[in-house]
Amino acid sequence: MRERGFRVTPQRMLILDAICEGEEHTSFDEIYERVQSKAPGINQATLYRTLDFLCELRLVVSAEIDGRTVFEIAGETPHHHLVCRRCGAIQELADYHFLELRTHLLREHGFKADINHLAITGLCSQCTQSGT
Amino acid sequence: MRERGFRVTPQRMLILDAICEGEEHTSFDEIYERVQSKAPGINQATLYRTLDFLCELRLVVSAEIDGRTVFEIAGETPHHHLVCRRCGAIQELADYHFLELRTHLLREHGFKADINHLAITGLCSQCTQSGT
DNA sequence: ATTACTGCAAAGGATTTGCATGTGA
DNA sequence: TCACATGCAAATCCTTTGCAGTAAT
Repeated sequence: MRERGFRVTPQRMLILDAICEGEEHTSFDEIYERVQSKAPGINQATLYRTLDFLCELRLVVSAEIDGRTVFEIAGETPHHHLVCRRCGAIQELADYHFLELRTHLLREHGFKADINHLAITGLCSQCTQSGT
Repeated sequence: MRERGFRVTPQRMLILDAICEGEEHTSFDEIYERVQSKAPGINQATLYRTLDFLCELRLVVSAEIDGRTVFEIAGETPHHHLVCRRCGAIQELADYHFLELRTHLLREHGFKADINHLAITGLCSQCTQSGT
């Protein structure tokens, strides 16, 4: 596994497992519940710290979806989300739309963008049809 | 002005002014200070409520820049920001990069994206050079 | 044996809410 | 007039922190 000077603890394994279990992005609470169901002792503070830690290692990516942070295993094909600000519906959006942008940013601005898990808000087609 | 069934109160005027004053995006605290300096009576709760209200009316747009919500008058040329996750530096990014994406989303997904004030995180050129 | 990691409880900060009062239309 | 806005204080929610104990290496 990943011994980059960090310790592999049962808590970290469990938390990573819990995130893997999720089909898509998983909220803090969902992760907490899953972990609790397997090992009721685990503390919220530990979960917060571990999630930060995993994000820093880039094993996990996070995104803000309407004020809520969600997590997901990194390394899968990057993808993004369209979040309707009215009904909350979420659609996936493939990554290729951002390839050009990413390249441009790197070339023109020297900026390595973390466009791994973007959430774009807006109005979905359903809601557009029924007035603003 | 904008009587769409809502009341124009001195507080709302002041808050809108305070946001206009800001060159760029303005944090909650900055707005609060500005408003306080003109009318020390105004309450934080009012400011929260008013900002929500103005965002809903789309007179103001907000964005999350590293955990902090910032506000800006809407209607100016849309623009975006590159935020370095290491040193926090912020660069502007013109809107035209998103034109195509916006059009695509509308045509293919029927999704009216609110790409008015995006904040993209990543590593700026400075930080890229000095190891991850 | 070290020292990173965890659990716990308390602190901290941001935002929201209930309710009485004030006020724009 | 009267519903909408505001002020105030308390409540709530999310996240972080200090510290003592535990466990991975």
